Amino acid sequence: MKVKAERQRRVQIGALARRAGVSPRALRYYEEKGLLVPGRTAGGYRVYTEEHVETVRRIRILLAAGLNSDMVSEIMSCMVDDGEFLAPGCEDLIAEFERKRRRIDTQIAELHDGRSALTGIISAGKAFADS
DNA sequence: GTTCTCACA
DNA sequence: TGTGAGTA
Repeated sequence: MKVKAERQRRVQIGALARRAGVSPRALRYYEEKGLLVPGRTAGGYRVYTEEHVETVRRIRILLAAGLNSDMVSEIMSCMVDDGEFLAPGCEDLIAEFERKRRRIDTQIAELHDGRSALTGIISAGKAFADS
């Protein structure tokens, strides 16, 4: 079973980029930030496996949630490789993530307020135009 | 044809 | 994060 993972087909950066829906540039950037660690060929080419496709998706989700690369890196290292959401001995990070989650809640609320304000302005503008 | 690193009118 | 340069 583990043997299977080790002999997975390896792909170059371009192929992984297409599969994951990101640019090769982004993939190199993730590596620079320690989020994604590809293998290397003798010639220096980065080599990835199917496993990396899902890793990239998780990275994108976390990044989209507003986490910086440092936090994403911490999370990645606290999850058992193939497992979806497993946390070994990283309970110490939970508190930090809870703070981050709270900040996200605050941002959502602020975004809602901004949207409401915009809605008011828009209807006021339309009322003026129709008058 | 692809990727690599480095640099930025 | 895109793009071009000069390679491997």
